[in-house]
Amino acid sequence: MTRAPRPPRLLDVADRAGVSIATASRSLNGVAGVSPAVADRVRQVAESMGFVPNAHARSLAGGQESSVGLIVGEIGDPYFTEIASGVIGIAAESDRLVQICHAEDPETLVAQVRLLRANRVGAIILAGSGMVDPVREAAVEAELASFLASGGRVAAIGRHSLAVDAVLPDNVGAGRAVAEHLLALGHSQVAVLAGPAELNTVADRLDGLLGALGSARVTVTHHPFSREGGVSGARAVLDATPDATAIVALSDVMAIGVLAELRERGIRVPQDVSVTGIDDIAVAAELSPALTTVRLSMTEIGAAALVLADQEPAATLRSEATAVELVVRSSTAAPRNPATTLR
Amino acid sequence: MTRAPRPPRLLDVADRAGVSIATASRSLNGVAGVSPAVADRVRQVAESMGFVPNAHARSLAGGQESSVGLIVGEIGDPYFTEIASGVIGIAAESDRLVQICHAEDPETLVAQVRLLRANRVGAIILAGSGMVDPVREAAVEAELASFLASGGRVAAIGRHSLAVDAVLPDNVGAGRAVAEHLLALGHSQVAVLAGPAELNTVADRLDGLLGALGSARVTVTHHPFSREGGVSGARAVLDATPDATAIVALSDVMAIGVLAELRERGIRVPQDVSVTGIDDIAVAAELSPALTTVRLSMTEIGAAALVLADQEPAATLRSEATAVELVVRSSTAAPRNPATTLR
DNA sequence: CTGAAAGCGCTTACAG
DNA sequence: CTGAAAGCGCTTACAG
Repeated sequence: MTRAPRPPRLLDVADRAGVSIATASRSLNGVAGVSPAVADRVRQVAESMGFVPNAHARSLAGGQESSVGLIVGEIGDPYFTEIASGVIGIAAESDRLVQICHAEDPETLVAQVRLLRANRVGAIILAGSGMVDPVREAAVEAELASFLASGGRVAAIGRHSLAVDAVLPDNVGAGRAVAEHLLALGHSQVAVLAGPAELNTVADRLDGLLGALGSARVTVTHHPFSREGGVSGARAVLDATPDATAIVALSDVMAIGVLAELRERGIRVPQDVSVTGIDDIAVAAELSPALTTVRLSMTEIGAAALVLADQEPAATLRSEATAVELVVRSSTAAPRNPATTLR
Repeated sequence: MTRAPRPPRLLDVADRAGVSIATASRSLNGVAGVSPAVADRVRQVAESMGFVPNAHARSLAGGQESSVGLIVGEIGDPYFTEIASGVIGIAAESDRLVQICHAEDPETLVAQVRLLRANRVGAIILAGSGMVDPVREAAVEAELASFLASGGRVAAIGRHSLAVDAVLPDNVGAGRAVAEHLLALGHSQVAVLAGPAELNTVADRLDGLLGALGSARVTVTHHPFSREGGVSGARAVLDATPDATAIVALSDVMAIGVLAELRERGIRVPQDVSVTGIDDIAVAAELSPALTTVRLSMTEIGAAALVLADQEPAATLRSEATAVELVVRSSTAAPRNPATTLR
C-alpha cells in the first residue's frame, strides 16, 4: 500500500479534463448549461479517476442534504428492526444512507437528535414511543423545533406530544381487537402484561383493551417491554392471579417471554391459558404455539414515515393513521374449566 | 414557527462570548491552551445558544472523522440485526453514528462503499459474506483499497478474499459441530440445506460438515439463505430424499422455514426427523421445537469488528478468529426407525 | 493564552 | 456555454 494519497478532488478531475472546477461540478451534477460533449468527457475522467465527491464539502457548499437519521429504542428489538428495514428501503431508492442510533429515554433522545443535527441529516425519523408526560419531552421538542426551523424534516412513529408529522399505528384499535377476540372466546379472567406506563404506546393499547374488555375481570401489571419483562410478568400472574384464563402481553416480544415461562412450567397454551401479543413481528408465526396477535405492519409504517418526512412541509401538522389487523393463530382458545387454576 | 433561521455557527458563539473563532473552537473541543475561565464562558454561551457544531464543516476542516458505515445484507435478517446491534453499541460509546446500508451482491456492495466514502465515514464494517470467487470481489477490493489508502479503516466479518482486517467466526467448526452432534445421535441419512454456493460462509460451513460427516449418507441442495429457502428446501428433501433422518439447515433463518414446512405437513420434530440450524439467533430458543444450533455470538462479533477497525492499522493484516459453541435444544434426537420414511 | 488567516472540497450566483 | 470568485462552517498551523 502506498503512502496515504488523498482521494481525488473535483479540482483534480477538472484539471485532468481541462475545464474549470465550476464546469466540472455542473457536468457531474447534471446541471443544465454544459455542452454535452464536455459534460461527457468530465464524467468519463471522473469515473476513470475513481472520483467520489466529498459529501461533507457538498453539503457545506449548499448542495442537497442527503442522509436520514433514524432513532430507535434498540435495533435488536424486532419491532424496531422492521421499522428500520422499511426506512432503509425507501432511503435506498434515492441513494440515501440511514444513520441509526439508540435512545430509550428522553434525555438520550435529545443527545441523539443533536448528534443527527450535527451531521446535518435531511430528515429524522423518531421510531420510539412517545411519553405520556409531555414535560418529559420538552427538551426533545425544543431540539426538534430548531431542526425543523432550519429546514430539517421530521416524522414520528406513534403518538407524541411533539409538534411533528406522524404515522400513527392504531394502538387503541389493536388493544380493542385483542379484547374482542378474547371476549368472543369466552374469557372473563384476563391478566394484562403492560409495558412501562409512561409510554404512549402502552397507554393507547391499554385504553383500547380495557375499554372493550368491559365486564371481564382484568388485572394489569407493568413490566419492561422485553422478553424478560414477559418472563417476570408471567411469573407475577401465576403467583397473584392463577385463575386468569388469558394472558395479554402488550407486545409480541413480551409474549415470547410469557410463552417461554409457561413452557418452562409445563403450562399448556392454549389449553391451560391463552396468550396474545401485539405487533405481529416476523417470528410471531414461528413460535410455539404460533402467536395470536395484531398486525401493525411495522415495515410499511417505517417506509411511510420516511415518505411523509420527504414531503414538502405543510402549513398544518400531518398525521397518517394506519390500520391494524387481528391475526388469530394457535395461542388462543376458549378458556379452560373455570374451576381450575394455573397453580 | 419563525422563518427558517439557520442554526447558530461557531462565529455566532464566538461573537457572543467576545472571543475569536479560534478560541471558541479550542474551548469547545477541549484543546489545551485556553484559560479555564474563558473556555468555561464559551461553553456556557454555546450551550445557551443551542450550538451544534456542523459535523461536515468539522470534517472538511480536518477534524476527526466520526461516523462508521455498516454494510449488511438486509437489516431485517436477525443475523445482521445482531451484528448491527453490536456495532451500534460500540459506536455509541464514542458518540458515533452508524450509517447502515444494504448490499446483497458485489455490484451493490461497490456502490454502497462509494456512498460511504462520499460521506467520509471513518470506518466501514462489511458484514455480508464474502464470495468464493475472488473475481467477483475485484471491484470491491479496488474501492476498499482506495478507502484504506486515504486513511479509512475497514473490518470484514467472515472470510473474504479482500485484503482487510477481519473477524472470523469459525464457520468450519460450526459445520463440524453439527455433524458430530448428529453422528453421536446415530444419524446416517442427512439432508443438507445449504445457502448459495457462491458464499464463503456456505462453503466453510459445508466443508466442516461434510468433512466430519464422513461415512454418513449425505445429500446437499442449495437454496436462498432465508425462511423461504428453508421452506422450499424442506419440500425438496421430502420429495427427493424422504429417508433422511436429519435436515441440516446452514442457517437458523432457513431452519425456521424448515420447521414451518414440517409443521405444515404434520411431520414431527424431532421424532420423525431432526432439524438443526447455525447462528443461534435470539429466537432460536423460542421456536417450536426449540432449535438445536451452533452459537456464533453475532452481537459480540459485530462489536469486535468495530473494535478491530478502530485500532491503529497494523503492518500486516489482522484476523481474529472467534469460537463457536453447539447448543443442543429440542429439535434433535436419535433417528426414527430406519425402515420408515417421511412420505 | 489568544487571534488573524489560510485552507478543507465543494456549489452557486455573477460576469462574460 | 464557461470561468473566476465568494462562501459554506469549521480547524489548525503560524505569529504574537
